[in-house]
Amino acid sequence: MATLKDVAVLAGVSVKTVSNVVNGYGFVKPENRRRVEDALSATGYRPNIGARNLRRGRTGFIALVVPELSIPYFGELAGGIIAAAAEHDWNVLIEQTQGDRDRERETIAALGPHMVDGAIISPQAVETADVALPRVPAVLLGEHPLALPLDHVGIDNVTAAHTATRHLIDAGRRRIAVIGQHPTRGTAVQRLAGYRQALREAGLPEIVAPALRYHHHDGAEAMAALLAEGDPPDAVFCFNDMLAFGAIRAAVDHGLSVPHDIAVVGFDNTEHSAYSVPALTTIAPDKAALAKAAVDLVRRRAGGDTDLPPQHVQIPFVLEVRESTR
Amino acid sequence: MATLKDVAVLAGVSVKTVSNVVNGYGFVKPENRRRVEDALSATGYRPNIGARNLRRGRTGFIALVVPELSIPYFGELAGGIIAAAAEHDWNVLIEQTQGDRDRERETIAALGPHMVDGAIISPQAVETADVALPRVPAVLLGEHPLALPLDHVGIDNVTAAHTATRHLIDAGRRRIAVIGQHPTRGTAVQRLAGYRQALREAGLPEIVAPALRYHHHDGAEAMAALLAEGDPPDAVFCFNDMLAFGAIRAAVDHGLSVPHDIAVVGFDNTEHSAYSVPALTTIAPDKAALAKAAVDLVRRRAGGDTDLPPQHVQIPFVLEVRESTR
DNA sequence: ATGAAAGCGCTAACAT
DNA sequence: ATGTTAGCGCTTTCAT
Repeated sequence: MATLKDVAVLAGVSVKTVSNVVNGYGFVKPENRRRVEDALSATGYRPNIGARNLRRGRTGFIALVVPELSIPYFGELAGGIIAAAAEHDWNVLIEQTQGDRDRERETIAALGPHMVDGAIISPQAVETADVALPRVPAVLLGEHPLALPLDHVGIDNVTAAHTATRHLIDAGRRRIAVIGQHPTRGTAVQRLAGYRQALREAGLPEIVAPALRYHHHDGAEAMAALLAEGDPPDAVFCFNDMLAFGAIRAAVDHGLSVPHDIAVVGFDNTEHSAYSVPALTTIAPDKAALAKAAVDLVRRRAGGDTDLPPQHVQIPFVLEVRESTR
Repeated sequence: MATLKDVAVLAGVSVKTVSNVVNGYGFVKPENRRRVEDALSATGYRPNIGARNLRRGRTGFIALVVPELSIPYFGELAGGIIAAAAEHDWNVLIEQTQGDRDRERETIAALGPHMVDGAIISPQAVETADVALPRVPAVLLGEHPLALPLDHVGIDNVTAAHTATRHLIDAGRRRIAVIGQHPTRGTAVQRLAGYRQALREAGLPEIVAPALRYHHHDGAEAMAALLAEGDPPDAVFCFNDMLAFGAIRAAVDHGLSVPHDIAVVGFDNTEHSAYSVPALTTIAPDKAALAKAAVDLVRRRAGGDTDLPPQHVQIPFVLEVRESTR
């Protein structure tokens, strides 16, 4: 690989001049510019980004900490963040934690300024006691129990859950269960609150099924448990789409028809939800806006805007009404 | 951030000694080792990976070139590759091409030794004429029309497609369509060949529906077109799971029951296929093995093993038989 | 076993 | 407008 120096020698100028041309700095005598450009293409020069960043004291990377990319929601999220970061010449380093508390803690603790310029973290299991303030600017995604003065991007989970539950009430459902209750998971706590509020307003009973993880399997299990009881629900609001798909699966296995016997609402609007059978009614956050807001915030912090108080950006959502509640 | 030099000063030794301790090199006098270790933890030293790699002439990164992470198959793949790479202290840089020919070409052309030590590429649309040999060790994933002397990891697509089709024949289906035919996409060409071979052996007619892209939408469209014809198929083999989900959707919309009226087989065994309604019969490649093989190959090449002839690693697969064909 | 010093490729003061 | 040079943090000869 040709270096800046090689190009300089070939062009018969100093490295500074080459650097100036490469970076578009200042003025370069047309004659020299031409010679440099010739040398540049003759050598096929590509700047060594690592060396540049070492010198500049930045890394050009941001970390994205998520449970796993194989979960469609996080795949979609990561895709959006990579695209948004690329617009600012940033690369994204993805760290998978499996939603495991220890791995989340270690991963966040390992985030350092010589590895990344900032981080976007989607915490699942860590609690405040676990983590110190990361040593790089960080923005937190979704609700979480971390009492850390960090920027945050998310949707209004209480309202979203209220909207979903209200939708089921308006559809005439009276025994509305929820799947996904979890003691510490921030989104779960908020969504449960929204659900409760809507039921209270309507004077309907709460039916709460917990889930430790949010995979298909957990949804199916929770639904099976609900149906095994004496007085089964006629609707269920699941805290993510995978729980919902699992719940639908279990309902069907139980001989029920969705939505006739039991209506189902999900959360996330993953791509699949529009094509499942039945198509899934779900809360649809504006994921592109979320990715953009998160990247913009780290950019701002990494740019040195450090005494701005912690920001809380709320991303809009809509309820996508589909077959599973019609 | 503390540097090696800071630690050296604090410990009262030279940077060399600290470096030796940090990297576990050679012998260090116990007394010195203790002092260095104390200084290390007192300063909370973390090596600057960028500087290390600059010096070592490596980057510590491999690129993963995929269409988009929001496609579940690629999300799962990326997750596996990141995990496999992490075992060797490698970070993965993900480049999304949207399966676009120009972007694939540019991305591959931009792959340079100062950015990444190697690359894993899942080509969708590029053709041989488009791309020169990447300047870093690269392994290609899946079938592709690139006549480049590069390592390759994939499954036996012809046999897999034959297996899928044969399964439908054995189930008594007689009008078996295929969705996903594409003139240049390597996997499509091979899967079509396997399908044709199986039909030929059974003396059954070919019903071939093309698809430009492989999303739900394309599967639904293709299925709708097949059903609009006079003599609809009683089974369809789709070249990936998303096409299959789209096809099922369209069949249901058309008032058909899967598998009673029409059986459906997919390809990839994405996580969702086990929970869809009906659960999808699909070709299940061993994705973990695929990720591991790909990472091992780049590692070997990046390690300097350059005169080994291009390797072709075949990953095992099985047919997961589920409700959509029962 | 450890220290001194060069240099990876680049940028940015500083000088001219 | 362009050249010279120090130095980002690290590893690695070369000495000792």
